Amino acid sequence: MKMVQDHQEIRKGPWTEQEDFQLVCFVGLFGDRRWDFIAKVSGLNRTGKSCRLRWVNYLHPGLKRGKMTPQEERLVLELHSKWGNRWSRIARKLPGRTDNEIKNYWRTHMRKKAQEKKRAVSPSSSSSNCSSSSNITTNEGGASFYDTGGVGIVASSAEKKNINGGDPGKEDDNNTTKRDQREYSLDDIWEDINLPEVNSIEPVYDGSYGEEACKFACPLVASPPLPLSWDSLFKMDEDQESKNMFLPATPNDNQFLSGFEYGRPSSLTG
DNA sequence: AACCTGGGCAACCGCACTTTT
DNA sequence: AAAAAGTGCGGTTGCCCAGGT
Repeated sequence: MKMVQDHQEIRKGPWTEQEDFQLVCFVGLFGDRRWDFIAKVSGLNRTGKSCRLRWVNYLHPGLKRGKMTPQEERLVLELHSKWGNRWSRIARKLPGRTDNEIKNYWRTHMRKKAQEKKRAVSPSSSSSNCSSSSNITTNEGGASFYDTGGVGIVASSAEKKNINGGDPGKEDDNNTTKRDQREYSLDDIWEDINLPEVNSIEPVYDGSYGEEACKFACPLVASPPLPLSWDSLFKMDEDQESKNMFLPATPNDNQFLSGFEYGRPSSLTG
């Protein structure tokens, strides 16, 4: 998967409006799994990875935007104390939030906390009131707030192995890639995280937004997304030809863009 | 008004794991 | 069974902007 297009340089950096739109369209067409393929046929000079990231973190129709609610904040703290830096896992418990978002939140949040703590400790004050954040203070053992990996569970590669590789944990990351899409209330989630870990993996939202994405975004595909099997159709000639075939002739046409109010949160939160 | 600083966020990188050939 | 390709995850970096000096 080395080069999307050998002769053309792979684009990096911020995504443009047009790129976003193209990506949304092609995800609508092909689903949100085959990123390399999408990268290729879409004509975006991006890597599959980059496409995936953009989709997951920004373009996904299920994304919630704006500040974390206090409940969410608390949940993040709670889950982090339980699972450590397993951001994607934590993110699954927070409808519409991405791992990246949570990670960023945690980082800044914990930085603040650390500073507060430092302040609280250094000027001979003995107050240890990090009241609201339940277990965060369990990291007092000297490890930095941010790098802790949580309390009991360190997000080490060993753990990772258990979760991804070992059968028992597999439900987490793999079998749930097509998770059912039911929404959880925060209460549900709270209940959920109190369950033993094995049982607690009940994703909140999944990657199967193909349909939604399609509806919301892609005027080219007004009806439900192409079934997966359609992919095979395009396998025949998934390179240049198909690119030409699907690429909107004029992505800037108003009609084309009308279905996609560019990238701003309001339009994405659905 | 200009500069500095810190927060927030988007995106990239490298690695590990899974799936396909 | 092994190799290659594809995908997901966590860590990190860099940019932008708002607020303070």
